[in-house]
Amino acid sequence: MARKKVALWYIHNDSTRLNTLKKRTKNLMKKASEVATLCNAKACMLVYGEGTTMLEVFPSNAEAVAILNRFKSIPEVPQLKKTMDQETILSKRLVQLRHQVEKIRREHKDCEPRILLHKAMVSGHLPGNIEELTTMAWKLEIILKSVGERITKRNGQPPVYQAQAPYVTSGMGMGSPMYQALRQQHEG
Amino acid sequence: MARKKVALWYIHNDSTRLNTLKKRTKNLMKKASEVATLCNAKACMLVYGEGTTMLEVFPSNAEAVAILNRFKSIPEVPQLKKTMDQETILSKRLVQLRHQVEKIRREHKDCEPRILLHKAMVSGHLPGNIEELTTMAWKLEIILKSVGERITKRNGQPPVYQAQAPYVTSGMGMGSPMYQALRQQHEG
DNA sequence: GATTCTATTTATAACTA
DNA sequence: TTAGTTATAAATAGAAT
Repeated sequence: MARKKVALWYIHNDSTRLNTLKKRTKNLMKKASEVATLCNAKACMLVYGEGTTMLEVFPSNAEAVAILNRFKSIPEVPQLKKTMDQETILSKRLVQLRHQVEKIRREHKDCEPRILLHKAMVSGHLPGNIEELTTMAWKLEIILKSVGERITKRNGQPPVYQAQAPYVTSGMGMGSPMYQALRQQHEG
Repeated sequence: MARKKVALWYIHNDSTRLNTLKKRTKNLMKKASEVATLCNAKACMLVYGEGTTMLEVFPSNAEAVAILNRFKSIPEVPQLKKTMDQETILSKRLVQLRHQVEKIRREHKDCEPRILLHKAMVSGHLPGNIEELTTMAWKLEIILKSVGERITKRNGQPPVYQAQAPYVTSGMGMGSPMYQALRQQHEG
């Protein structure tokens, strides 16, 4: 929409496509937030780029999940233009679900992966449930990839490292409280 | 956006608000579909109006559930980018964390891997020199492995992820549901 | 590759039927 | 209330940096 009317087709030029994805995704999020504000609507949105290009979420991961759950627990996605009775039932249900959402949100307050990781690094404890672990693992994966790419850029070659049993490294090594804790968890 | 610049506030007039909700939601869906087409992105979106006013789903009920489920298994946003709405909450939290970091930094040295990692997670910036990068990568590798093992124990199945070049991890990696799905897109 | 800068196209607030 | 119309605000494609 500018300079030229763009055809609604896959953009073959890589940089153009990525640029478009970024710009438009950003604006999508903005628009979504505007609707939420102006109309007191609940909105969530996910956009996955190709490859690992990007993943953007509105308004937040936890809320997106919460909204998803609400959505899924509504049996048939109704056009909401049915009978009064159903509307009443639905709206009661929505109220309940909103409470659930709030509850989940509160519970999630301390579950941001970056915080969990920080805690893990400081205290040596890992989060207790599978979802948090998965989340953390995912995040680490991403960082690890960035690190790898940067090393490659500087080095000229990829760092092929392999995690192995108890090494001691400078700074925070396998002897640190965190790793001790991890070992106990593994063995225990 | 027209005739007058509208203030980003809840619209109190009922009919105006409903109209705005409908129009904007429709355009949100349109935009989302454009991004999906232009950039071969996967996008989904839910918008609930107040009460039972309305529920719109893009691209379709089933697809939205599929995309959101995929997301649920990988809840965190790569690139460590913030999501919009909760920026305030997050940033407050980040301020606290930064204070902690500063405190730790004063107590120890700047090059503690855990601090570097924490910084990376908070700011999205990686340390500048090759040694720190390598060290960090190594730490992450180990943590990632531990997390993966713990997930396995809890889950009964190993998270068989495979990292792509330029690095190799022994634990988790690019085989996560997201990447699987994305690969399918490319191949399909 | 990321930013910034226009010329245009779109989206849309207010209006009208 | 639901659909068009129009003047203006936004988004954005392509270029420049």
